[in-house]
Amino acid sequence: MAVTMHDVAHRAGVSIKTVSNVVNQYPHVRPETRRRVEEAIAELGYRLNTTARNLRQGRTGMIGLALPELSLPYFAELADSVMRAAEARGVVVLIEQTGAQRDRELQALDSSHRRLTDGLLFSPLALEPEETERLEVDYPMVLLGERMFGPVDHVTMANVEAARAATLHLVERGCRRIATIGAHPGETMGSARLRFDGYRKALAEAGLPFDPDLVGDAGLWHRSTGAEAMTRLLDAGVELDGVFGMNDALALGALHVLHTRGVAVPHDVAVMGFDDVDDARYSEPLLSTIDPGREQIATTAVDLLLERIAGSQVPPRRVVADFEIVARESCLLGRTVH
Amino acid sequence: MAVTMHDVAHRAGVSIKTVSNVVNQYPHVRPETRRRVEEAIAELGYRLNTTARNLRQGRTGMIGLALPELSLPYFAELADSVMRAAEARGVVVLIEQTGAQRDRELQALDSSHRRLTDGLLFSPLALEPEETERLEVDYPMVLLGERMFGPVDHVTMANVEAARAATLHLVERGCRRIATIGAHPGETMGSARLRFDGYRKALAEAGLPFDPDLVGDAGLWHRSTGAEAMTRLLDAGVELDGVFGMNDALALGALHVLHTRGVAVPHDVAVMGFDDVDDARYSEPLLSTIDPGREQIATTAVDLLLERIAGSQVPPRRVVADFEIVARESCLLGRTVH
DNA sequence: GATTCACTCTACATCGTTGTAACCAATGGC
DNA sequence: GCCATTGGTTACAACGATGTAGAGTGAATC
Repeated sequence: MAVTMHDVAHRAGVSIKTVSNVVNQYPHVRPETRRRVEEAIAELGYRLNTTARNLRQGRTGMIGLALPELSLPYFAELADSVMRAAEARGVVVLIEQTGAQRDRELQALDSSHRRLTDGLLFSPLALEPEETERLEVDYPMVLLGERMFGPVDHVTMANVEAARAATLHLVERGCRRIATIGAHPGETMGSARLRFDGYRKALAEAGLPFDPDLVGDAGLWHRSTGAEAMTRLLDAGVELDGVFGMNDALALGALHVLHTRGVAVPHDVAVMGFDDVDDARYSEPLLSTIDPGREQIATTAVDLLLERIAGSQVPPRRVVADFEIVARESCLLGRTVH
Repeated sequence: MAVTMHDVAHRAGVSIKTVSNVVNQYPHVRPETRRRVEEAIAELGYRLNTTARNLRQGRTGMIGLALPELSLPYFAELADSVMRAAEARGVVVLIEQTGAQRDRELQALDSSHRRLTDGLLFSPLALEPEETERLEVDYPMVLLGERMFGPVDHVTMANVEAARAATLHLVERGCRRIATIGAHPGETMGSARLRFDGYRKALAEAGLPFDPDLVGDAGLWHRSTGAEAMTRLLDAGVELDGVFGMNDALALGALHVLHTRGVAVPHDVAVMGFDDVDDARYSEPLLSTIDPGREQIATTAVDLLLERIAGSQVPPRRVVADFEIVARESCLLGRTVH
């Protein structure tokens, strides 16, 4: 049926192991032999059987990526970056969706997929921070996000710092009454809490008072919830000249409402988002935001995981990605110039 | 290192093949033996080595899904559906992004991943319809979408019919001057052309004249391009009372502009989208749209592929998914009631 | 001229599973 | 009471690759 190394070896008049050596770039093969083998490979259209190699080598060459949902833009783009990073390192990514449900997150930690992958990149969203013992698994794992921490490698965004920088960016642009959208009251960890902390830190540093009226709650971080929160703020008649959306979807929703209400952005109100998703490049006006270093998070996570797979026994590491302010139209110097 | 069938067999005092029989639900095993084996499995924490099984059985248990980009909502949701359908059938999905680039689409047809999967679900977006011979591959494949057709199984949406239905839906709601957004002038196949055909068909059936001024071109089907096209139509001063967006992103962009310009939806202008992406459930007003049967497309495609993998030699099949009109706020009976 | 060494290649066992053939009991039909 | 059948199990050989050990070369070293 399919062409095997055996067929190639026969054709080239060498042993099967020599074919293997050629395929695996083993240096001590005579050029003439190599040529013959390569010819045979080409003539027969031979392709290496990865399954057999994996069995022999005891690895699968695949890593798992368990995330809440591909339909959330941040995760879709994260998956994109992870796949690219993995490809560059010669491994393949197996994506699993957990739907941000606790049982499915637990299941991902223990599914049959785990025998199919050499390790797991895990981005929990429903698991409780108290359940860290669930993360003590017997295979290599790297944790993503800020939902929880455990005795494993972990790659996170600089949530507090980046939120602080985003808020200060608005301050520098002349904003004095800065609202934030996306707060989760009562949360002790998680992105919402951390970004909120960064927001307050910036206000404190800038000597601006914190006003609870300027905080818009939003459980889900959707465009629609962002729009609703913005509407509530405007309807409440709160005076404001800046908005920090805790992610781009929220900020885009807010942008939409401001536009609708005839509030000029950035002239009357400047807006910052967080995540730098693709949509932020297509809004009107273009959304200023924080690039949380998704690319770096992806490559770092893949690298850490591959080190573990290779057998590294160093203590769990924690890496915080670099972030960058992406200044676009929605926070140009609207307020300070006049 | 890892527990193998051999260890289990030793522990249970049976042969390795008997363990295999138990694991594979072979019926002729004495209950007592089965119990002993299952105990040993539990005690040792044995997990089947999928790689070895796959090698032995000559299959990988995985199917590939090559699509343009996960960050396009339709494809993210398609991937979601495909993964669910595959899981229900005991196979795993390996996603590959082609970035809608011709060379990467060709590469996907021939990449090393192909040796890792038993078959491929392929959704091309850049390959030219003339290049159908590229689709003559030596592994099972099912084509998705309307970009091109070839000598392989194919699952598509009812583009023409559904676009016609969407347009007629607007007609029934009282619209007489219906614009469409997303046209690709000069295209001979592809969704844009087919949906445009459906639009014209509906107009003809309703006895409404076709007016080129009501056609908004949009190369990329993004929110932003939808907004731009809508803006152009309004700026041109074209009279209109309905808009058919060729996908939801375009329609949402149009909705945004209408809202901004103070045009009441659906009172002054009714709007229909196409795709029924998640966002359509969160817009203001809620977007009416076409559910193109994504779920059905996914399950059908997986089933067809699995049949081919199982060895089916029947001639290439073509399946057109059922669609449904999802009537939401943006096309309520705004125009006919007054 | 014998010894060492690097190079080139081969034979064989092995990774963990499943298919095949064959074995031994127990059952049933005639 | 014998033969055929079925049930329950096992030994062994695959699947297609790679690691190991070792056998031939020929050149360099002493």
